[in-house]
Amino acid sequence: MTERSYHHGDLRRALLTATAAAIADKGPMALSLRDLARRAGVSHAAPAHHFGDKAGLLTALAAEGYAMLADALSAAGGDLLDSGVAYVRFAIEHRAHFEVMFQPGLYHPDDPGVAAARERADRSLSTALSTRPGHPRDEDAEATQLAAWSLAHGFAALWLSGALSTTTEGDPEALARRVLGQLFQQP
Amino acid sequence: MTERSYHHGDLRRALLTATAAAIADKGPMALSLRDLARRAGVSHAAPAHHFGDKAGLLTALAAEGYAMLADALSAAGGDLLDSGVAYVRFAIEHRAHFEVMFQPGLYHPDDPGVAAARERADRSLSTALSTRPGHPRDEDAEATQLAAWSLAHGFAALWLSGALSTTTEGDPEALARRVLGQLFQQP
DNA sequence: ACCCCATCTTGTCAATGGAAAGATAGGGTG
DNA sequence: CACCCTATCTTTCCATTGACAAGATGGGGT
Repeated sequence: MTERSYHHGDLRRALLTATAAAIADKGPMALSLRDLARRAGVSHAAPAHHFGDKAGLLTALAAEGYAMLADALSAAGGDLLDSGVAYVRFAIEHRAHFEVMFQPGLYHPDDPGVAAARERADRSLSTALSTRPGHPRDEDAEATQLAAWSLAHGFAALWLSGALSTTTEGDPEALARRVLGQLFQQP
Repeated sequence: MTERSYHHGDLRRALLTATAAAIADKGPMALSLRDLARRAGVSHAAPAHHFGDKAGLLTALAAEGYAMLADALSAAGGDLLDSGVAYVRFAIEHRAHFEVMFQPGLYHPDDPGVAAARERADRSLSTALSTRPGHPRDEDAEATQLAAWSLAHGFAALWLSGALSTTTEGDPEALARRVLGQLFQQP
């Protein structure tokens, strides 16, 4: 499929994949549409047709990310701790998607596509968070759920930022399970 | 001091302040050195003298951020919950600093200045986290401290990303205290 | 009075994002 | 089977940007 024809075949998908790789490598700041086009073997204006502009490309990436996160949370089953670990695993495995998703300034957050995907992910997340935690003071269910989300999100963000790499060394997923267990499983 | 002399007087500070404002407004992506220079009333090459390049400017901003965070944590006193709230307050009040600090890809993380400032902030943070929490299963002190940090960091990140704005409305600090209390104060 | 050096300016270049207008081809319709 | 139609991609062009080089300015110390 590395044909040199006029039509690429699946430029949209190729660009999304290349974008994720580039962002995971150099960060969103160094992203260059022209460089993506070069690597895909198309002209520098080809991406514009599929995504409009740079923000449009990142919008599509964010939408894809929300869809994948929704799937990952659904697949995690009903256990809250497993869902939290799945959240962290998603952030690490799909670092570029995760980082873009939570920087709405990078894309068009009101785009219908990304909004729909986000709502689906929110529902999956809400379902996971609704599973009764051990037995904390759940007189404040909203705060409990926000805390669980914040804990998983914060661990993922700190890990991705490299802030934890000084002390920790091993498997992030095992560490995540230990850390999330501090809140998710009360004795 | 709005003199029109050859020398600005305090270009470095003016640029840092303008940078923080610009990032808080439009995000790091839309940051333009030439625009900053225009607003400061200097030539487009003036910033280069003080910061080298764009990454250098953000390095200085990150260093300033770490210094301010260290001060904020120190000023919070010995209470863990208060420290957590101070962490969140810092993130919200100095959004641009916070966002840059935890995106090492934006600056020169190995710069001596920022490294020193980060170490000082790490010490302040470590001190705050060392205060015994209520009475959780602290057989795993490392996990407990990481959980506390992750919780505060995650709440701040989610708030800044706008992910919480759909459900919540009121004062972020009060909400933060409620959420952080889920882990920090065990009954 | 003089020089030194931090600070700032002017001029230049390659790269980028984006817009406009045209080329190409593959598929459906008559 | 010829034709058109539309999605896809290219070419051309422009303003903006980051970075660099070389020069101008002037304050402070000797």
